[in-house]
Amino acid sequence: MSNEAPKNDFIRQLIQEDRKGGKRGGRVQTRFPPEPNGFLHIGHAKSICLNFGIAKDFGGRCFLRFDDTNPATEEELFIRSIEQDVRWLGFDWGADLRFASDYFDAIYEHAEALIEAGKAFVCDLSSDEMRELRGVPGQPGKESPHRSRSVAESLELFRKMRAGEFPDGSRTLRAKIDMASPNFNLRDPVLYRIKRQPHPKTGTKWVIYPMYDYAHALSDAIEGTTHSICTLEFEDHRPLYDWCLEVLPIDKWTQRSSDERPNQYEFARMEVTYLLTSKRKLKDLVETKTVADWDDPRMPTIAGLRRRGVPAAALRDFCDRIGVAKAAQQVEFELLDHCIREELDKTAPRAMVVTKPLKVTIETLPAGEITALYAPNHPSNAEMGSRKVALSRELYIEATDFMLDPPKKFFRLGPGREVRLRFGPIIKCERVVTNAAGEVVELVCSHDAASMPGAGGEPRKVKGVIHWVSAEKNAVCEVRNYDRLFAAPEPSDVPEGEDYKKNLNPGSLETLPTAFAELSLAGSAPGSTYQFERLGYYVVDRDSQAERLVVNRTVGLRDSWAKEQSKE
RNA sequence: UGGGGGAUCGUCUAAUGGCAGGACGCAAGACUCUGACUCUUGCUAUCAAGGUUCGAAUCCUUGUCCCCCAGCCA
Repeated sequence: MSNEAPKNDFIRQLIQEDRKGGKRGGRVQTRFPPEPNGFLHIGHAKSICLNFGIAKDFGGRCFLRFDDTNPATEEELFIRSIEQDVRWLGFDWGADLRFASDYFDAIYEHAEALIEAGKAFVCDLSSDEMRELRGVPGQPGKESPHRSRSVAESLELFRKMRAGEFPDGSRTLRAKIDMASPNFNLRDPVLYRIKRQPHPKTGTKWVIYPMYDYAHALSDAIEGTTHSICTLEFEDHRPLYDWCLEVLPIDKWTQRSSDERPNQYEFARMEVTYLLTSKRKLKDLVETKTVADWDDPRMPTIAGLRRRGVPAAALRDFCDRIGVAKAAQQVEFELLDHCIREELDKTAPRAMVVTKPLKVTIETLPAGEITALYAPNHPSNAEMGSRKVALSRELYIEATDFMLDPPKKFFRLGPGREVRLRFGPIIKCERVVTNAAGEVVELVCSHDAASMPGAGGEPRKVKGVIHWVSAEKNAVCEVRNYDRLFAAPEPSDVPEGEDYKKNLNPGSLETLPTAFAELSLAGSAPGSTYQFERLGYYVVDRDSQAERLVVNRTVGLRDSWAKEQSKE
């Protein structure tokens, strides 16, 4: 991550060219402009890394600006979560936190100026009528009957709109551009609408709110944005963006020359297989209680990924690796998993946890005696230290590490078979105890004293090594094994008229309420990540109690045995 | 049948007229007190057809396919 070649995507190349040409004195300023109407998801992470990354690379600034122009869907809760998520991802906007609503006064004044310049008019058409006149592809639209209204009349009506004299939706302010344009965004687009809706920041001060295209171009210019980076679907909006900057007296307002105006650039949004990135559907999952909340570990939200234990560094690495281009991106989730494993392999201390316990009694070990075994916290990084794990006569192993009738390639325990206890001795399965139903409930084993670490015996190799936890010294633990929320690579892809929830993976959460963790894990702080040996990477959940650990599986270890089995 | 974009291994991405490279994935093997990690080897690509050129993924022409746009959402 740190020793990689410098990024050189097409946007950075364009910025380089700007700088080479001396444009804006080389100044680079970007912004990340979320609408606070939901939680940020993995797709936003790409945009955050791009915008903040560019500012960093070119010694510029990146603003966090909330695009809060539609109070009908926006909430304070989302503002707070977005700030938290951007910060957690590792980016700092310093003093450059803004809201489009900070500029509402300026935006309003510019609208009056636009009317006075004869470039905007108040329109009395309903949205249905407006749609009717807008026309269809290939056909020019028709001009609104109010388009020729006098400047004075439009100005008076606009002021009355602001004063709250008209009902919601009854009038709009529209730009006067070109109803015959093949680009629908230029067919006299709406600039302001009437909406009696308390706003999270401005309260009830306004009953009219500016539309995105108009407010966004103005906000960028006011802040001094140089490179306004957005996704591909706004490509068609660029002419309107440029029109606003050209026609509005914004250069005078900012006291900057026209060379300083921002330019918009578009890149392809990212999609990841098996993940959903539609805000509408994510909201639906939360509202229908399909998942616990926005930060459910199965959610592709940044909050969900965080709670699942995904390190911010892994997410940043992922965003770096997928690159930035204009062709549609459908990234395989395996790349995300790879980035997570790579980061966690380096940073997560190892521990032993038995998630599906099978009791083992080592009859050659005396009852009541505990042997402390040395266990390094990381197999290749001694700086991470070590801890002691308790070996006792009775212990638990993973039920899946025993088979009554194992195939040849099964390197684990079976009747009469030998296996090494990780960091401990080699044991041999002498007898199998079954219950009335014929189920295996306990194994009675012997141990090879010479194979005990430090015993100085002849080094002996066995093929299998399994993890285990003492039945006497352990911490009870609830394990939540999360899997992908959707079973289909494209969750939204359902036959016409069917619900995308048909693609839900019924096994996306497996809760194991009575797992046993080695005692060293007791009292681990929420957010701590571990590799549970031979199982996967886990994070301590905030639901953890002092006497009851709760852990979430971040991602499993690669499992070539499982792969081998699935071939048959 | 309007406008705006885009097509390079299965996926993502490099190349900026000069050896189509990397990553993920997959396969085989080595190593191993994690069937992990690591390592080795291998796999598969320039949308098509013409043209320009000593030389084309790159330039030109024609075509094909895919995505976005008709909110008082962003």
